[in-house]
Amino acid sequence: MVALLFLVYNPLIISNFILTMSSVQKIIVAMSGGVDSSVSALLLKQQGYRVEGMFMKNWEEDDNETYCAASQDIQDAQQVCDLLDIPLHTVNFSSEYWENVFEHFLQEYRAGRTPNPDILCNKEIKFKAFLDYAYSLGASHIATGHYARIEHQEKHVQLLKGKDNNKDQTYFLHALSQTQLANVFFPIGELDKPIVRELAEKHHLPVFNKKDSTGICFIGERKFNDFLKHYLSPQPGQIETDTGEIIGSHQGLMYYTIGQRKGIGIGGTKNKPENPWFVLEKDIKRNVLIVGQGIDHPMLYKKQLTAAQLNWISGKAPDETRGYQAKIRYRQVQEPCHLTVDPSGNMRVIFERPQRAITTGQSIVIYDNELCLGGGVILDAT
RNA sequence: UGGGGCGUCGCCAAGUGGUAAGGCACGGGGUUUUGAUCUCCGCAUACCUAGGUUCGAAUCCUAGCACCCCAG
Repeated sequence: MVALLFLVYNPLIISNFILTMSSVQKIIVAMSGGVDSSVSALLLKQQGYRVEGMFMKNWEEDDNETYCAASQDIQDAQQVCDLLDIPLHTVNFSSEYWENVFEHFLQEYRAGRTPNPDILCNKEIKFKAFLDYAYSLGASHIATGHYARIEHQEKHVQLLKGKDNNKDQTYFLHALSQTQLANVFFPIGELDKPIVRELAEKHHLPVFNKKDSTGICFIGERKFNDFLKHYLSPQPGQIETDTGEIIGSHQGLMYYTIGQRKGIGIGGTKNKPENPWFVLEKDIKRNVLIVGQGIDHPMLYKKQLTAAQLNWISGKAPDETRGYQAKIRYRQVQEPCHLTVDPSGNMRVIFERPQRAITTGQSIVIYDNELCLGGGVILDAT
């Protein structure tokens, strides 16, 4: 009773209360149950926003108890939200994920390419289905635990690498548009991962020490070959060396990607060096896997590539007269390159140095130092 | 059938009397919001089989079995 009176007669609290209920922006944080999104929610909360959490379940478990990590994750997210005193919503975008991400993923594997589903997932789910849903719940912004930064210019936004260069995730975000990024917060983009963990620990978030999640987003770690086999039927064929010798057989080209070592199964061979074998090419027409010895096999190195399905975050292609840097896979250092966009809408990228294992279906992402400009899907390399 | 050779981990392969290198493959861990790459750890009480010589044999001897080559 006393407390109530105090509340009623304290003008400061009343004004805060009114502010909270009306003018303060509502932000919905995509919460996975991991440290990064948890700390993102924490930081926004500390900054005084109205924060709500959203746990997405976008994959219906296909296996019994083996991969029931999702239930642990939602428990973790709930605990964090309770601690932060924010509501946690859940939503299921499984059908959207299946139609807009997973079917494409399978189609790419059928075509003998190596897709990157998480890039599509960001484009179609996190920054589309989820974004729209958040708007419909009255949010002005969404936030995620990505290591990336957004810089607002007069009329548009720029995507910058996360300050922690080791964790930068702009590679996965390069396919987003201006409208998708306009109302997004990346609260931990200015932080190094160790700091994020420290913050989590300091604020007693139970997930402070939780292992970083890996594997396909929303699906998680799998024995990849077994996973693929659930959806695609493998076509066994022969393995040939770079000189055309038949040296073994494979269970299906979809199990291999350029530059891969594991799973070829070729042991010591008479009159050959002791080097391990790597996938050099996939001959889709003949269903033949081409392999060669040595991690630095010359056939593995290509200096240029073409890419399609381009996206430029700014909305227009970069100035071709100058140099940039590019990554052809996540966790690679940026490599100096030049690019041209031809009339058909494809991009040709020429690297200063030959790149190892340029892989069709993977994405090339173009950077101007800290700035992520966009990119496309690799069609071929020469 | 004569003559010669060879038989060591799934594969390649060191070791020629002193108590089983290494590589590849494979398995597991680490790194990692794709797939890969990378990295670390594990991986023959046992050397075709059976006898024998010796303090001691994968290494020498004998017999057998298997495979390879040259003759025919």
